Amino acid sequence: MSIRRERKDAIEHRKLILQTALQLFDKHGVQPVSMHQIAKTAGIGQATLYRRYAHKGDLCMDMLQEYAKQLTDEIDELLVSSQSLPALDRLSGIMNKWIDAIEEKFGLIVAMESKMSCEDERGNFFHTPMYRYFRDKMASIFAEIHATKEHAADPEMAAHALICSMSPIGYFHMKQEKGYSTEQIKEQFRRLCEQYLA
Amino acid sequence: MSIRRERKDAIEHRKLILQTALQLFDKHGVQPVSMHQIAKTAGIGQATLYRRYAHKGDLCMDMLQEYAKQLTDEIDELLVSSQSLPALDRLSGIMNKWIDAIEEKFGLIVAMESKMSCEDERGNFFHTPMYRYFRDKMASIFAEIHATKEHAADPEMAAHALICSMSPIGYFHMKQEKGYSTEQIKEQFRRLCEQYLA
DNA sequence: TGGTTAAACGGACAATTGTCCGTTTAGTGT
DNA sequence: ACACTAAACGGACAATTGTCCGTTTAACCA
Repeated sequence: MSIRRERKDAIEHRKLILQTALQLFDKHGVQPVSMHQIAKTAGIGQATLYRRYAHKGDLCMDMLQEYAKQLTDEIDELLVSSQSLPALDRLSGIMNKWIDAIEEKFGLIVAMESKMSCEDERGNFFHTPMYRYFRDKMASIFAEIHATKEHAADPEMAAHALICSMSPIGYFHMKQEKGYSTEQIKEQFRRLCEQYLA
Repeated sequence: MSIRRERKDAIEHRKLILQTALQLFDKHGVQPVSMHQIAKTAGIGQATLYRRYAHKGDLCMDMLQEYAKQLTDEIDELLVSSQSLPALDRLSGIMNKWIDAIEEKFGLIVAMESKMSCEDERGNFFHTPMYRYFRDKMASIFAEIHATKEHAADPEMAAHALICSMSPIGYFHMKQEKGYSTEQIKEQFRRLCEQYLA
């Protein structure tokens, strides 16, 4: 007896759900669209939707996966082409990509973060492959520098702190309050890194 | 005709709500307690509760206010008594107080942050007096140092980034993943600051 | 003290989220 | 081909969140 693979109808439903959700989100924004509405529009039962996605945040996360793949690929390329540049430039390159991403996918990211039940230990951003990817890449850059230092913070800790400081809500808050353009905020983060690495 | 002040019964209800919520939260934790349950237990209508607090996050925030006042007072004292110490020690002192606070009030803070509807521009942590207090104090310490530097990041930006990096969920994630004790994580943050200030 | 009025009240009513359970169906082995 | 079974299905149900609106009441002023 072999392992049952995912049923054909299940695969189709998965695609149908993502496609329907995408259309509704594009039309009305993320927050106003309810799970009931998504199920109704897709013509499936609500339980079918919930069986696949525990909540809207979970659905958003899946929608972001595809984008995340594209993003990490771009960063991989960038890191190859800039491998001979100083650490600061490489770090700043990664962060700029991240900033572009939150500018583009703000609604999805915020919905994901806010709906992810925080009691459920495995359900937040810090357990996504994307977080891990970013942290690893940034930590390895920090490690190059920190190795030469006494009393330096753990590279993963430094990377973690930097990632946290670029979470969407805080990012937009600062941008609005100080009236920074996207380019100005990128420059600010670059300077922060510069101080970190100095 | 003078300005109507808050009605006597309204003041009593406010106190009753906070007291009831505190008891229920102590007994069952923050998340499992519903707004309906709070209203029922307090013996008031649900609308009365919602008129005062838009959602559970709002209620948590009010419950944190008192604690926040105490916290900022402690920090003010600390800053006076340590005013002749180096910037690093003062900064680190503030952060340690903050870390103690999130260790103690984790449930309330997370409930507040996650329930604060992110669409509502004025409803997140970054609009609280506490955030502003922390950012101002830390920024003024950064300003002492940054003044002597070329190309330094905006002090408020640096303070903001540091505050973000100490948000409760990220804090506990890192603590658990790396298996740090509270003291070890404080030391890590101290080293991060050291690099910032160096 | 008594009338006026704005504010507070709370039960009942939506809307949304999340779950149960009896039914259907696609895959597997004979 | 056919029966069997595990998985998927979805409507109906429960719980929670959030709102409406007619009623009550405390503060103000004459």
